[in-house]
Amino acid sequence: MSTREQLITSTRELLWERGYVGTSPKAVLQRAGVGQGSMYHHFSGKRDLALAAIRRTAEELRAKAEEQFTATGTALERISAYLQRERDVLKGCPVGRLTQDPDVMADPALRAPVDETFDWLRHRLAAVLKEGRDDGELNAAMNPAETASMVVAVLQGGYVLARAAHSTEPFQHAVAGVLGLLACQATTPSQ
Amino acid sequence: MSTREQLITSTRELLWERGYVGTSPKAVLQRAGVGQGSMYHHFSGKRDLALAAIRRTAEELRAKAEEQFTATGTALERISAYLQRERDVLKGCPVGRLTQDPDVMADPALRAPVDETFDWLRHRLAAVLKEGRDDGELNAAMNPAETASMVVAVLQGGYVLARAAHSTEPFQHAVAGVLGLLACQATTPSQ
DNA sequence: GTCTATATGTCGATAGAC
DNA sequence: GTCTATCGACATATAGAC
Repeated sequence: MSTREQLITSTRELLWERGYVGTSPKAVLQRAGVGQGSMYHHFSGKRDLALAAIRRTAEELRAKAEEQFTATGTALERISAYLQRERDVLKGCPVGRLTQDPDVMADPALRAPVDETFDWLRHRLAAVLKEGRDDGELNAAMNPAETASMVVAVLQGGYVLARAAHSTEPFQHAVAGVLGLLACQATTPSQ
Repeated sequence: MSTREQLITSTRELLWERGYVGTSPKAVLQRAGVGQGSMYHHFSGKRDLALAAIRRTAEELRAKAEEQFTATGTALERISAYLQRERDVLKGCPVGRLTQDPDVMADPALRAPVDETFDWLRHRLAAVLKEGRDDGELNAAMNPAETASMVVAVLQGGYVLARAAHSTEPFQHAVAGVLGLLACQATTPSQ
């Protein structure tokens, strides 16, 4: 991996673990195993490096989610697969985490990838839900946009509860809870 | 307000806005309008002051939630009132926010009030849901513990989405979405 | 391109005057 | 109790050698 890529990788890890405010250039350099000069050669500074890291993380998250959404199966099956896919629950969401960083939220360029990721996620999930509704799989009264926002919120909130408890249980419960309610929206029994 | 109380108040505000890592003693003192000596007289340091602030914030959150849970009305009405009560959505949850702070999560004493708050919230909501189920108001198949975790997760995740979008809309959608699904659990039509 | 040396400010805490 | 002075360490960036 090139020095530039190594710097981006280390920054992504540290942003996930400690956030923007809690991540120093020094810590990035130590983890990447390069000197200070390399960083200021490839990037103009901490902000510029974080921008590259955040964009990369957002791209990857979207690509991974799209895999679940375009898989085979009913709308409910795909959403269930998305919610239940393997996740590092106690580490939380590398994108959602950034919303708690005041310096990231205050900077339009740093916030943009975060905003776009959740906007995309909500619309993508709403499309899957609408598909299910139009196919007669889901209750006609179900509101796709609202339900999609709720599904994304359950994931993000599930991470919060899991971290607070130092346990994945609340996350699993929240996911099971939403899947239970969604199953009631199925016009044909899911079993 | 006493100097000690003023310090706790300023710390609570800054922890909410900037988190533990992003809050310096200097910033607390400036906001409180006191000198450095006052802080180290009343508290042993940043951690000790944060501990007092976090405990106070957790207490207040529980007291405010309990108001909604013990109000009059059906289980669904009380949960709906809790979800739709006035909130500073874009500021997020002052307790949930702390779960993204690595130094808070790594310190058992600082994490305890956060853990206890969400644990209490989930159990308290589960009790209200169970009550509604046992009274025949809600579907007998509804799992109170899972549904309670889901409701808390929707709130916490709603904050994340709202902050990412710089708009309360995703939060409102998520709440509307969960209320829509919960209404389907009512054994008698809610209208 | 990558390194080390250096600069300037802030962090978190201590010392001691009043 | 509250203040200012001071401390060693670290944050972020620049300079300049190789």
